[in-house]
Amino acid sequence: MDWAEQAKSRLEEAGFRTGAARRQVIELLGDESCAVTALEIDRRLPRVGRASVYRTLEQLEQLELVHRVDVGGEVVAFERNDPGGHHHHMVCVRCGRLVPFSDPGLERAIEAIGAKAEFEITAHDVLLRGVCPRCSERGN
Amino acid sequence: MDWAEQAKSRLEEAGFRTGAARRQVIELLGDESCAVTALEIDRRLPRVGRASVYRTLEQLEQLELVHRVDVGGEVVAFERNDPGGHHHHMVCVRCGRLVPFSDPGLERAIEAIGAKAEFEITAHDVLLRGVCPRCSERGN
DNA sequence: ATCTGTGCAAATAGTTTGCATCCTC
DNA sequence: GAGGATGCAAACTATTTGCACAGAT
Repeated sequence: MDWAEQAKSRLEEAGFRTGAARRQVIELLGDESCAVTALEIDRRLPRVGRASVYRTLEQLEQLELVHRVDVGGEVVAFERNDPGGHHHHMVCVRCGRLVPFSDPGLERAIEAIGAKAEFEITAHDVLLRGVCPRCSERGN
Repeated sequence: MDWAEQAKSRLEEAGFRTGAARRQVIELLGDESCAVTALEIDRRLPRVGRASVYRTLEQLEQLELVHRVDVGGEVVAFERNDPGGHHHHMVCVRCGRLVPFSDPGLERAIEAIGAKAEFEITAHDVLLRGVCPRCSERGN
């Protein structure tokens, strides 16, 4: 069962009805393996009201089916929670390109911090900023 | 020489004049060891226009005297760049409290990623989310 | 005296809310 | 048929921009 199907089931279980807007947002997110902004979703789904996009994202977030990705402060992006597909991002400071990566050493280091911290850590984000190979080549 | 003095010198070197707004914003940031939002700065400096706060922060960021801290997506905070004072943050998902921490193991893991990545990594952010001891005590 | 820096107010951008209507159950 | 879901438009919040004037050099 792919992510979109699973998301629909979970929403149904949670007592939500299935309308057109929600279905389309979920399907779009399911097709996208990396982060998408709310406005991009809105742009790509002209028949869906902007408010519905935000409402759906909020519900999905609460059900832990998607999570927020902060990639610069201006805009917030969302991406689906793939079980076992935990990853972080590198963002190109020139062109804004977002590239996912994952690294066991990094996860271990973060776990170690969580173990000795006073906070009860439940989630973490890592964002590496730099210049992507493409932008690096073409000058500068 | 403290951070505020240094910041003023660097601005002067860069050809900026020293007006009242910039001075006050810089002094406030110098007194604050952790992140402050633009709006908080504006609130705490009633005689300074909001626009000047944002303009100053932008200039300071370009001169690498402050850097952005994304702590949840809604608001962006800024904090001074202390040479050698590199750190990250834990944010409490209940009360929003922001606590700085630093960890050599984490830094090492990130350096290792940078060494083998295709991106030329120039900066990184880590944000740990969880529940702070205070909120954890007073019942869930 | 010149030209940058500043404050104010208006403009923008992203997100949220109110509400009448549509559609699922 | 009832109540949640949706789209539209208006409200809000954070940030940016335009502009006349004050102030630094």
